[in-house]
Amino acid sequence: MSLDYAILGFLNYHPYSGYDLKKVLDVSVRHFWNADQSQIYRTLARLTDAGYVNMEMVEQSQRPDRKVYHITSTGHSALLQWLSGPPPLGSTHSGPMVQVFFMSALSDAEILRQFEGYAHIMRSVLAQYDQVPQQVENVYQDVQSPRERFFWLLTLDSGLRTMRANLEWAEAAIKKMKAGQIPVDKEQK
Amino acid sequence: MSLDYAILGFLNYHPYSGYDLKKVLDVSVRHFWNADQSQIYRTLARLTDAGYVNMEMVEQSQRPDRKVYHITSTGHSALLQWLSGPPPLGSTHSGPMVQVFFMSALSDAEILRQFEGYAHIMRSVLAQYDQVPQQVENVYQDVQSPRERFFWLLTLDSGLRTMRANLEWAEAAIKKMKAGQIPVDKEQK
DNA sequence: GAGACATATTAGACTTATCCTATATAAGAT
DNA sequence: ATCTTATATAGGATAAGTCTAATATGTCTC
Repeated sequence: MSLDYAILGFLNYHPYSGYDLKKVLDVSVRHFWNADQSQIYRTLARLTDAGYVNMEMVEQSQRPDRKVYHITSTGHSALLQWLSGPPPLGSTHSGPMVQVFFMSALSDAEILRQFEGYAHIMRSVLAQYDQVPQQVENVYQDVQSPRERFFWLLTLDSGLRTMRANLEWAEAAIKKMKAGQIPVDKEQK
Repeated sequence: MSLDYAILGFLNYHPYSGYDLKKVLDVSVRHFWNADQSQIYRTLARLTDAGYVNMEMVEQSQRPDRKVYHITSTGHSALLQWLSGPPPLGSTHSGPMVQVFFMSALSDAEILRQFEGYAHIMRSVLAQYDQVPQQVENVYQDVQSPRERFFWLLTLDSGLRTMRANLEWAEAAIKKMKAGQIPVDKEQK
């Protein structure tokens, strides 16, 4: 459901086509929302039915025609109401944590290898965060007002802090493991 | 897809019915996986079709009959393979971050109120984490081997660290806002 | 001039998840 | 007596997300 409002949010900045939205979403909010291209088109159709957006056909001679979507005043109100409402917490689903929870079934060596893999992924994600600001400078020029920028930076900061906490967690776990602190069950060979 | 392995993981500890699994999941892994009851039954049916679990009918005179599920050797291998494979990162979806990203459309007062709401929720989640260990002591006695416990505690530690990082983020944001650091756009009234 | 790549939209099949509800039984409370 | 809670399973409807690929055109490179 938040995809509806992510799209409304962008259309509130500027009119976009489905194709534009995919690019803009990928560049700006990828760190907390990944949008499937075909889901974007379906959502646009739904938002049109709901009267939250209007479609404008823009003919192009050299390329396929674009369908550019504009937010309506109904859509604008709906966005504001959602923004000031409770956070959409939804359902918690962390696949990696499921893996960790049942990891006792693996050998100590395999477990250590898994955690080093985790730490490696987390470090590379942290490295990617450094590049996001520049990418936005180049591609995503409609959300550049200082006020909008402030909140975009807040989401980036949240991602950074969370990922740093995750990495510290993985490193602390590895340290414990290397100190031989994984308990061994009796039936374990 | 991780629900499949969460269920396999528990059946690897002990045979359970769908009803048991719902309770066990709610008590132990709720902080990173919330399972819909009817989804559990559907998943058990799917796992049975796949040959990963077997169903055993247990007749009861006073109550409806139980269908107790046992993991098969095929299921056991599948679990081990999944556990030693790459972390199921899946798709990133954070509704709250969508809210923050587009929050510039609200007034400064509403924004501050939203963030204080966030911080409040985060504090109460942190308080709930303290109660989880006791609940597990009481209800969830099959996952009590020291080795299994070690990994259960690791998932708890991850949740704690993440939530603490989130709270620090919200508090830092509130501080900035109170210091009048939210930029104001020209067209803003 | 062949092939790769970028632009631009959309459909179809499939999987997964969520919500609500129905069914049945019995214990315990008010 | 009735209401709630607990035990136990499951179906229908809807929503949401994923994967794949079809359609159409222009540019750029080798």
